[in-house]
Amino acid sequence: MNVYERMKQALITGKYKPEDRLTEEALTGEWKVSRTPIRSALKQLEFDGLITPLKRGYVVRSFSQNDIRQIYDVRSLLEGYAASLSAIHRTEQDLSDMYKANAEFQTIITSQGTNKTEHIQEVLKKNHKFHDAVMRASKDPHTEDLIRKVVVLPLVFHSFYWFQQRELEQSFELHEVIIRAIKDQDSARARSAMHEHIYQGRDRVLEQLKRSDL
Amino acid sequence: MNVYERMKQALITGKYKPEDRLTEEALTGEWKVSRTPIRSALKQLEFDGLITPLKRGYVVRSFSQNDIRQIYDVRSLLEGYAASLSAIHRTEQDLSDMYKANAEFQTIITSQGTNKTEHIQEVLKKNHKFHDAVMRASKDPHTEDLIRKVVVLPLVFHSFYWFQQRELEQSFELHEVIIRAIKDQDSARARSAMHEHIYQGRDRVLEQLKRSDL
DNA sequence: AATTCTTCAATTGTATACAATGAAGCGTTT
DNA sequence: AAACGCTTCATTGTATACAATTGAAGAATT
Repeated sequence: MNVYERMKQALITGKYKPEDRLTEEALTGEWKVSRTPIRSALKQLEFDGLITPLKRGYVVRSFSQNDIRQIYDVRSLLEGYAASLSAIHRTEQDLSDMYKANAEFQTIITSQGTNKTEHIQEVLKKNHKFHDAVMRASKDPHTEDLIRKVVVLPLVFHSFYWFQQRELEQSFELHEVIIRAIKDQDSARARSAMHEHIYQGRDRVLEQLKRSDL
Repeated sequence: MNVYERMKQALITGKYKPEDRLTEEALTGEWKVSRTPIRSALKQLEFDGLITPLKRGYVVRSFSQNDIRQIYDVRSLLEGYAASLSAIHRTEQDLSDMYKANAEFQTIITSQGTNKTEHIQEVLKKNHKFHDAVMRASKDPHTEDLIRKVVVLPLVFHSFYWFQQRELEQSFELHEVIIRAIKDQDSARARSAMHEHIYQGRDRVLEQLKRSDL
């Protein structure tokens, strides 16, 4: 893993917390590389929207409840759109990719891992794999690009960490609905199911946040 | 203007053409700065989607007809969405900003400038100002961000260069419809008018492209 | 003749020194 | 005591040298 990826992990796992200041100098010491790769990583993280530039250095970005709402809302719009395109353009290969990804998702959520954090990492990975397969079936790289940008941010909230078993199963079931609609080339249904799926995720995060803010 | 902005101009105006190779070394000579700022600029341009990275250096990105279609389509989705949000959240200040921007747009398109290229630059700027005002009224910085990304690319096609007077007037009129809908807090109408407006732009570019490809 | 290996040149990745910039603290003036 | 300007220090911007990597050309082997 290069510096960018490691710093991204640090941001996602919460090693760097909102409002923490990041200066090039300090980071060279921490990661044992020179300022050049640090600068490069910081710039990329800025693109990702994970850090905000100041006149001097950066801060780890903090997200309000409103931010989260808005991020999930556009994400729903975009992924719903992608799903509707996928219903039109999907190939047999795409379909089998989706099936496979969701089968793996099911395997993971039904197996209780030893370590919770590791288990969640796996769930996350398989979930991502499914969404990726849907996106790719759309054959629209530009939309994919935009979605990719909006998908990174929610990782910061560790949404899956708070999912109950029941909710993971709901996700699995909605994935199935989405696949079926795409298979049937039912654009409108694919879109709507995807919207629903993402809004469920949103509400879970929002709820959790409200609870921890009290 | 810094190196990034100047290089972006070079890409938009067509000084660098699709498939041209860009290497750091060569660019240092051209822009009379060291590799460090060049690298920074290239990275940013990559993010903008104006250039594509190779294993060695970059190429100026080329867009197929399909690309253009897809880019305008998501843009329509996103700007339509932003317009619908603006209809909900707009303040008096937002409205007067839109009015002002569109008044300026009208002034420009009715005045025949001396130099065509300069005139078009002005039209572009005022048009952009209007779209910006609409976006800002949405109060959704994340959507703004995504739109900004998708708005840069069409500049490469010099769409406005091909606009007839009649078509500029149509744009002005649709701007008015959009403003009115936002003023009336008619979300659905604002969204639909924005969709229509952007699709008109798309079709103009597509038509022009078809013509020049023959 | 085709294929693999070797070498070399071109290009990017990294480290680091120096320049420019901006922010904070200090002292002077009113 | 407040406001202004000056100095200093921390931090980023830029240039450049050196290391690592890749691609291409040519040589050697089958």
